[in-house]
Amino acid sequence: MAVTINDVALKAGVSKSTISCYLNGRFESMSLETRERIAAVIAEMEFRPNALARSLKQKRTHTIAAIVANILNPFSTSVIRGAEDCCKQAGMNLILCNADDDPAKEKEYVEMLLSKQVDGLIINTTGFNNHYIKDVSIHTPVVLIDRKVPEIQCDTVAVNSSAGSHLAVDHLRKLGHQNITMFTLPYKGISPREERVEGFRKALSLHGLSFHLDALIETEAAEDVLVSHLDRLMKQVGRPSAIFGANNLMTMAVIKAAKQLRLVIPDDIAVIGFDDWEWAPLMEPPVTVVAQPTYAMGEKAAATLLKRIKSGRLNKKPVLIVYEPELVPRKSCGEGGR
Amino acid sequence: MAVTINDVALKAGVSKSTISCYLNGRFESMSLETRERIAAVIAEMEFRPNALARSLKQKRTHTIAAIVANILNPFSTSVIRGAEDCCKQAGMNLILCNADDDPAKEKEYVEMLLSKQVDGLIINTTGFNNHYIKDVSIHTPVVLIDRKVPEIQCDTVAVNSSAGSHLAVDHLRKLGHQNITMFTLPYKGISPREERVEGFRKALSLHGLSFHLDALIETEAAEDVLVSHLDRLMKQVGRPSAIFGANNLMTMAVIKAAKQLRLVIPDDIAVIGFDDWEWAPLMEPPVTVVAQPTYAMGEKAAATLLKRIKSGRLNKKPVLIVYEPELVPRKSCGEGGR
DNA sequence: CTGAAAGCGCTAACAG
DNA sequence: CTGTTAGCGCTTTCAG
Repeated sequence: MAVTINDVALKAGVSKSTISCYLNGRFESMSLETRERIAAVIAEMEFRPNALARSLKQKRTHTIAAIVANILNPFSTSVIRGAEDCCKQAGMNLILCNADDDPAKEKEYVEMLLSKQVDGLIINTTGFNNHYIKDVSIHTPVVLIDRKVPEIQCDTVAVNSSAGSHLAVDHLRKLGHQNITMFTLPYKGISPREERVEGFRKALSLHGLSFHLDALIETEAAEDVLVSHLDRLMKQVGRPSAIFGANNLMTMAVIKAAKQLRLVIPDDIAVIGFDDWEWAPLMEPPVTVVAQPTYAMGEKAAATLLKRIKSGRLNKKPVLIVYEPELVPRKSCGEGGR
Repeated sequence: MAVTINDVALKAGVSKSTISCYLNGRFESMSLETRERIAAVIAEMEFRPNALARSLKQKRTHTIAAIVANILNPFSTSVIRGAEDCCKQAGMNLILCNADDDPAKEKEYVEMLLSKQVDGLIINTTGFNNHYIKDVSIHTPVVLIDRKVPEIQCDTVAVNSSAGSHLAVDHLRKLGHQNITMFTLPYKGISPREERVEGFRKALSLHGLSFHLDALIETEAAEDVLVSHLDRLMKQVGRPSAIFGANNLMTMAVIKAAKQLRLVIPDDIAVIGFDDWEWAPLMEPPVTVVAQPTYAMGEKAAATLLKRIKSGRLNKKPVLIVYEPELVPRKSCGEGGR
């Protein structure tokens, strides 16, 4: 049996409440002698207060949770690092869960975390629990990150995805590319993907380029599937000279497929990606990308959530924080000249 | 105020205990009619049982936690995926924490998780809380992953690191490399690193190669530091023809440094790494590595922990599970011929 | 400055 | 088949 506040009180020769005061830093009404004795007993008995009991009574857990859509995505881990640093600084605990791109898992995790009474939730949603999360956000502080869901009235941290697509297309055009194909994961209902696609369409049009049938390929990011798409594309007469990967997983998969087809980047085909990641500069050629400030976004999401929790004003109008993406030119679009 | 079991009981016209039975699946002693009525009321009121109260009483949380040393390391995320799948299948919850390579953070997280009464812990330890974790493991099921700590008597899932080093050296020798330098992070007190270094030393000796002063560089994995190390090494008369990176972070950093110095891999210098990662094949040249079965290790760690929890036999002799690493030859050691 | 008592939401005997 | 009761370990008035 674990040692409880009772055991400590007994051994220290005081009452439970005195121990409780001690635990909660209310030393004013306590002799220094008592205080020191309690400290000694706690250390000696290795007493660790039961957070379940404490939280049950206090109705706060001092814990927030972040649910990421896919922990294998470097985007997620970087966001997490930012959120973590913010929580630590604020004396809050952060626990992490991975939805693994599975809406059912996402929902289960939200359920579990709520039943554990977390004080708030940062969700990088899969995008398929909107109605449910909307319900949740009415009673519990929620901050959405990366993916906006208009029907959910809650604080959101996102990136200007449309601007990112413009950045990519502008860059490609500057380097002389006329025929650009964008590869995206299924984008319906997932705001950043939709905005990236829409931004791409608009950017093409601004540059007088047509958004023809093969300008957008919606596909899973599996290597074999991409190989066949790319192969087909490259055999056409009006074949693309550049590929735009809508996120880092897709970009990596495109590069894998290109290698498999023995296409040389950027000579045979240029590649630009949305999302930066640590080893993008290590690839050969280093991959040109449109980067998002992931760490800052994570930090901001946590800060926003903590503020919301502290204020207790769940019904106050939600804020939308939008970060601007940035072009990171490297070598994969033929930047050095051909 | 959240809805409680009392509210549900009242509305359903039964007692708390009946609701409790319902929640815990004890339907035997309950009319079908009652059962359905309760279900309806719960759905209607959106009742979500308070896990704090439940766990406080039951003394089990049905939750285990995994603390990884560094979530930015692909090794960690892959291990997590394995652990997750295992937990899900067993109906247990998994929560994640990131020690961020900081022993103080690691300790804080363990403290927090214990106070939250998690049923068990998977720890990829930073290696600097041994005494503390040993204490913890006496009362709480703990499984160590990746890093063994002999003084802690608990289940451990690791890889045969020494064999991995042999694999690397053998491969390099087969390709004609005579002068190999290993780059490692500070390895004292971190078992896999120590074993990799020791295995490397032994392998060199087996091949009649000397373990001279510059055969092992112990350093942080920061690009600028590596640049200066590598630069110095390459200017020597007996300069290395191959570099062995002791983990993936180090290998990536070595490659970064090599690029910066405009060294061509493998012509100027071959590179082999310990740890595989998803985009290793995407680099140019694709990086040859010694891979560990990370997903399987995560799965095994979780399974072992759950078994230990179920058995309740904390004092039963700990098991040590060792996986064998595997050589994944690609192109960074001059595999195709020079 | 310290202690007694009530109760957070739930479970688990045990009666009925 | 259902209800009563006594806690789980802690916090929090409110007396003394």
